[in-house]
Amino acid sequence: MNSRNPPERTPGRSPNLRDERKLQTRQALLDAALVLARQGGSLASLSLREVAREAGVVPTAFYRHFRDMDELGLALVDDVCLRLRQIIREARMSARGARDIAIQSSVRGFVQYVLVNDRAFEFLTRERFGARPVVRQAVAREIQYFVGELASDLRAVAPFAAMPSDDLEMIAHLVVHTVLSLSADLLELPEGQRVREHELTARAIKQLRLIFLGALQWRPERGAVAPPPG
Amino acid sequence: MNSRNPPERTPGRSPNLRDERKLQTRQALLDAALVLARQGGSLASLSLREVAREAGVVPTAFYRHFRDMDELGLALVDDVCLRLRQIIREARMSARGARDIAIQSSVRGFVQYVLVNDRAFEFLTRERFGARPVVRQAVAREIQYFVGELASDLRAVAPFAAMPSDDLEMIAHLVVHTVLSLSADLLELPEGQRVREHELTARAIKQLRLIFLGALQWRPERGAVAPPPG
DNA sequence: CCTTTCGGTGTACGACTGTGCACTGATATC
DNA sequence: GATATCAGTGCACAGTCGTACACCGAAAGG
Repeated sequence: MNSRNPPERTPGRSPNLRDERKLQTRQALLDAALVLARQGGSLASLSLREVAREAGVVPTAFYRHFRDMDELGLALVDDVCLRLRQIIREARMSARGARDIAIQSSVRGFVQYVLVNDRAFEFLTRERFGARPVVRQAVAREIQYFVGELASDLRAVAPFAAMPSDDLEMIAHLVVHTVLSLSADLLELPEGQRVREHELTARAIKQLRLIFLGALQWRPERGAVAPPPG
Repeated sequence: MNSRNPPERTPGRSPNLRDERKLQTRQALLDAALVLARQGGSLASLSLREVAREAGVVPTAFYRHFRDMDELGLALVDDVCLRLRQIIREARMSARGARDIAIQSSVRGFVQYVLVNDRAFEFLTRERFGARPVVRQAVAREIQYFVGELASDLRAVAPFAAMPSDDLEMIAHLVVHTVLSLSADLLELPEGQRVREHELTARAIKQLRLIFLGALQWRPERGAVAPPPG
């Protein structure tokens, strides 16, 4: 049985001891790839054998879990984003009902989260423009998902209640990408550069304030973009 | 026997025929790397031998020009950004004296430029977060250079004349990264997706309008960001 | 002219790669 | 308890890799 997906939860029976072990080495492979991708630079410059070695497993055992490195890459994106989504969900819950957007504290929270989960974020920002198209698309899908969620959250805030979905998505897209840019800059920082970290954070806070300043002025009916000439 | 060559810019000595040939194969190596990096995904997944092969040269000849792939990567960034800078400089010249910022036509021009020079832009967006730190830093330097230029251009526009440099850079940074995000999205498009291309362009135009809307409202003295708690 | 320079060639090596195949032995199933 | 399953092993193979080395021949320079 070649498992494109993680060992099914209850394939019909109780949690097998064997399945549990299999899940363990599968996770070991994923972790190994994440660690190596960090120090090596990206998935693309990683060999199957390296990953297997780091995971403490013989190369051919790799195939019991993934067809190739592409499939592992996809699984890694899923794995990383699953945890990420849970955190975001909690943040959304706790922010629900707030009558305005607390930019400063949100950004600070985000920065802390990025720094704590730096391995995951480094992986995502790397592979977002990485060498493997399927992985790239998977990351793009996840980002689009976050954009959608943010847009629907914004809808709950007074000034955006009546805004057309297109424009709301446009704004959410701008916000998400500004934040991703911050994350990428943070991760490029050498270890323990708190000063520079504060500078970057402060700049992003200003940028988001400016964006929301613009968003409050935004008049959808005047925002139409003419079709291109020709 | 072409002894009456057009006068080269004679960097140190006379325009050697041998030096000229050397420059040719050097360029062939750079071009080969650019082409392969496009289809292969990134520099990191490229081998020295592949590049030499594509350039029509024996592997060991590579060392006559670059110490390793890292050095070639740096040269490629320089090469690509040199051309890019020239174009940008022309655009700045022709825009000088304009009393306002023509967002729509600027973005349209940029989009055309990206699509024409897709190989170069794909390379830059890929390596910006790529596996090789030195290359990444080189790209970051170039982007920072563009941010600086834009900031100094903005200073010439009335509403920004008196703005603190920090805030002006913050805005320029936001603009540049929004435009880079557009470029990355464009390049991800499958061949000849004009409709989607127009959508992406329209969204970016809106985003820039919104940014400038916010920028006009920006009050530097109220934008101070409190130091982080703790 | 003869000598030097040097970009490019050809061969060779050891290290590492992905993957096929036969296997082992603990675990699950009957 | 006998049997079947299958995650993980060990070995083998053909390819590719980076790079060291000796070499060639055209251009440069006296």
